Amino acid sequence: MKIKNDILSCRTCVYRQLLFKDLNDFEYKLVNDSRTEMLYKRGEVIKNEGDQVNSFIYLRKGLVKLYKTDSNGKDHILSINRPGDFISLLSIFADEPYRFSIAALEETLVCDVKLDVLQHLIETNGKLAMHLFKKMSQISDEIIENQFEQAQKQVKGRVAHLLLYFANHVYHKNEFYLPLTRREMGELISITTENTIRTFSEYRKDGIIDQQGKTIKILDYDRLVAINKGG
Amino acid sequence: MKIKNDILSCRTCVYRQLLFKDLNDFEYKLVNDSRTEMLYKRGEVIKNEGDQVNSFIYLRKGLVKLYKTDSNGKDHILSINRPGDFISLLSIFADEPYRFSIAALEETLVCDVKLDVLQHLIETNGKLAMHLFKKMSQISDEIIENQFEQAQKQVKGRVAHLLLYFANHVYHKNEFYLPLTRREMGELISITTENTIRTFSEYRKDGIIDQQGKTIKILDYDRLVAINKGG
DNA sequence: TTTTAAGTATGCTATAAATCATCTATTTTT
DNA sequence: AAAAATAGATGATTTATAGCATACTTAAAA
Repeated sequence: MKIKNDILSCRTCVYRQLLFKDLNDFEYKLVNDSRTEMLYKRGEVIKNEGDQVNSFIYLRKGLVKLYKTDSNGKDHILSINRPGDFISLLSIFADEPYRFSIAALEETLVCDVKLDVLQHLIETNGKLAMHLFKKMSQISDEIIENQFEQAQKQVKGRVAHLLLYFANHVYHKNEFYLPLTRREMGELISITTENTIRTFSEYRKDGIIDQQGKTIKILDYDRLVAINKGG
Repeated sequence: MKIKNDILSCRTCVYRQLLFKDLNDFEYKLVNDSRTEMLYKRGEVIKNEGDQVNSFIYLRKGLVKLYKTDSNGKDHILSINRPGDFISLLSIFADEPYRFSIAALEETLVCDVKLDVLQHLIETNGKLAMHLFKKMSQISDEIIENQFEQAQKQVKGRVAHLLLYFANHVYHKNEFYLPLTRREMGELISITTENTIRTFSEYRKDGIIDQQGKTIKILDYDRLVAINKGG
């Protein structure tokens, strides 16, 4: 991890309006001055389960996984997050240490705002509070929706769902470099590494996807949608 | 459903301090005056997926299920909620219709506060906003924790987890009347009705639980904890 | 009260998925 | 650059779970 000194201003941040659009100049300066930026390389752990929560973090660049390790040492990925996702927003007000770990899946730029600054702003700026509530509701809706989708699907359907998720909600195109190992994909959709690999092989054989290493291309989108629906 | 006219005052509500403890007399009156109370019988649907969200609802008495129906007509229960749980709190600010249905599992008394009143209070009372944020974070932590537990368990572990959940977090004792059918339990932990019944039979045979109809008694708590841990 | 429907219970069978084993390819580390 | 570790691939086997069938019981509806 490398702390950046030449940090960018919130004023020029593309994500500013996602969160801080309702701040006046004074409030905005408060955020900007209490802020640090950190750069993480692929594989680096940003937060560890059990760490104290004393800041609100969000991504300006990169991709991360939120995960937990079970009693057998097996990891379970809760979600994959990219800029604009406001990782940890849901959890930071619970007065509890982090209940999951966060690691970078590619070079990731993290913006860190002290929690007491955010808390002060919430208590004094009702518009910001409502904005945050709305964001939290949307995130939780996604979690619930995802849980529901998972519950009704088995291996083939889950892999299809995963591919469609990355195509539609992360990369917004049908060809993308996905910096996840097959094991990590399995950890995300709760199936074994072998079955993840096997299903990819099958989809390749059936001409549903093309794949060169970690670059995936969806060839037959409709078929994938059908598999996703069917289970 | 029956609208109650002899509604109780928020002032005497045991759940008041869970949410509205930071209100002054004027604010408190706002809430109290915009409030309606409704009584639902077992089986009645309180909200339907797709319904417009225009109020914050919470339970004063009873037990409900939050659920969604999939494309095959199969229900999936997202959570079971009791008074104090603030059902729907997470979702109400998303500006979207309900993404799940809510139904009463036993006679349930629902308190309904207009959303615009709550929204106005949030924007003007920072303490209330922070209080709500904290509550939302706690709820989402529970959802995440539950998802994590589910993912690593199979049938026997899931049933054990379910029993421990009701014993520890809902009824706070080892003997309780659980107004859920075996099918509903299966819908909650994503296993078939047959496997739910089979596992109950097995636990009965092994002396882990005793069971008369819907009354369940945990006889060997430690064994259940061990099964829960083991998977 | 009788009829119908829904819930509980169990055995059997089919199927899906995990586990185990082995091999090759690709990264990472030294 | 060589060695070691990790990732990807695939077949064979075992295990877990779903699905189907059927009987009995309890609750709801006519």
